Amino acid sequence: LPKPSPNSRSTSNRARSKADGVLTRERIVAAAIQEIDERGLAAFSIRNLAGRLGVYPTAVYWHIANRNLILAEVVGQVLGGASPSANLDWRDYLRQLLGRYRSAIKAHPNVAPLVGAHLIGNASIPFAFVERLLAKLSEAGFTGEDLVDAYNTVVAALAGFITQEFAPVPEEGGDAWRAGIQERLLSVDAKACPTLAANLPLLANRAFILRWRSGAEAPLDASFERYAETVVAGLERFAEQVRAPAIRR
Amino acid sequence: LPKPSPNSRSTSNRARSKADGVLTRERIVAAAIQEIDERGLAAFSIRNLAGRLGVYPTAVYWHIANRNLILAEVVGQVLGGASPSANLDWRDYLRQLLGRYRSAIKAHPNVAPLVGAHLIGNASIPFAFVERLLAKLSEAGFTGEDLVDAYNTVVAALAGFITQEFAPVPEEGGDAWRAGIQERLLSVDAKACPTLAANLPLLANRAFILRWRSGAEAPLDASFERYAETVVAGLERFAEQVRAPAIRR
DNA sequence: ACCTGAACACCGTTCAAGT
DNA sequence: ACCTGAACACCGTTCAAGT
Repeated sequence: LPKPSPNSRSTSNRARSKADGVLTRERIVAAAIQEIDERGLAAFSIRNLAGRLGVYPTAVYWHIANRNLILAEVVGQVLGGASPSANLDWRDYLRQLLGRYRSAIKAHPNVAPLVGAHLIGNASIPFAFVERLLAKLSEAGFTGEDLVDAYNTVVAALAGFITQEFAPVPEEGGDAWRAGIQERLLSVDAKACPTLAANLPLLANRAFILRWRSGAEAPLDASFERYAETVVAGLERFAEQVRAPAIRR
Repeated sequence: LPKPSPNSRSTSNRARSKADGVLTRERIVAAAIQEIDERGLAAFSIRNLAGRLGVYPTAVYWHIANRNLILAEVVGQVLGGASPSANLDWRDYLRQLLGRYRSAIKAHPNVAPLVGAHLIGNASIPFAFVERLLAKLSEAGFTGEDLVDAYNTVVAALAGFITQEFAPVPEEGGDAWRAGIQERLLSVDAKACPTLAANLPLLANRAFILRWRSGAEAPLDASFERYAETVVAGLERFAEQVRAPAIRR
């Protein structure tokens, strides 16, 4: 065997698995998830991926067309099993769906920026997921345009919290960087920002924009629960209006 | 004058503006917004940016530390004036805030992936924005932990819809790509996906996951309105609970 | 069919040098 | 103080060549 690849890390020269040493689309995606988990999305490259797989970078292109497609498969894989079972009240279904989406990303926080930020490329449409959500919203009473709006609201809500909660810290995010944010936060002008100043201990590192740790290190469990309940309650109100269309606010 | 830069586009050799030909942080950020508007986020590079400014790429680094900081300034600039005036009922304040955020991104849709996907780097904390939102939520009756949760819910909601609505189409997104999505969508199995099949004309290109155009081309105005009302209604419900803590669901 | 290997046209960033 | 210019260590992807 020649050297595995010019880009393979010299410290860990794992040979390509010999049992069935074939490169497949599945093995490529699995390795991509590992690579992103361990080294982050910013450092993910075809060349590093090939190094991990013990092949030349260009070998990957025989199995999958480009980098974006790999990332689309990665998010598909990570979120794959997140659709809850169908025999639930629609409210509980939404609660479970939101929670399971979050759990899936919590297990692979570095893929969070991929959720919702891009129209997934040529990856296949997740028909089962879409159908079940639509069916549940139909059970709630939504039809026609209302069904479209309710569906879009739920999908938007699925991404809203977790993409921010698990958003990666900037690469320069050392202790100095964290200390800088904390310092600026503590130096808030209590005259100009009385509400912020009064609640600073509660908000620091626990509120979006005002934190210096990602959800991977400091999860926002309580806020997420409230977020999910808010979405469900809002849709409940929407469903009531839909079912009693005579009463307009 | 020597040639402006090895990377300047030869077709449009705009000289560096001569009136006051100094390179400043502000001019760099402004040029970055133009560059992203015209060519997209994927094509944005320091080298192209320098070409537009008529300087060598490395000149940029004297004014701003790195690429991520430029992007942080870009999103700060784009969302800068989005905070509504303070003399509004908290519900109307939230409606306006959501709408103005969306309008800001609609004017610069290519920056959408930057909203929420990353913890903004060393860019300064938008104290005025945070304070006003917190003050409005205090008016609604939220205090302590509830205030934190309500705040996080609103900030999550701010990003949820628009990052998806304006998510960029994949780079390979030619007519063939669009036709492929439509074909797969139309070939849906009506047995396995009855709800989807029954509502296909309503959902096609108007529902997340099931569309082939970004919100920049095909905005989802009606769904966004419903989304905003859902968030406000959910928070109203939350506020009622907070004000009458004896009554638990 | 599947992978190697060279090559192309790019990147962000550092650092010494100019003025 | 502010910019040039060379250089370093990377990228994704194409394409011919091997087996």
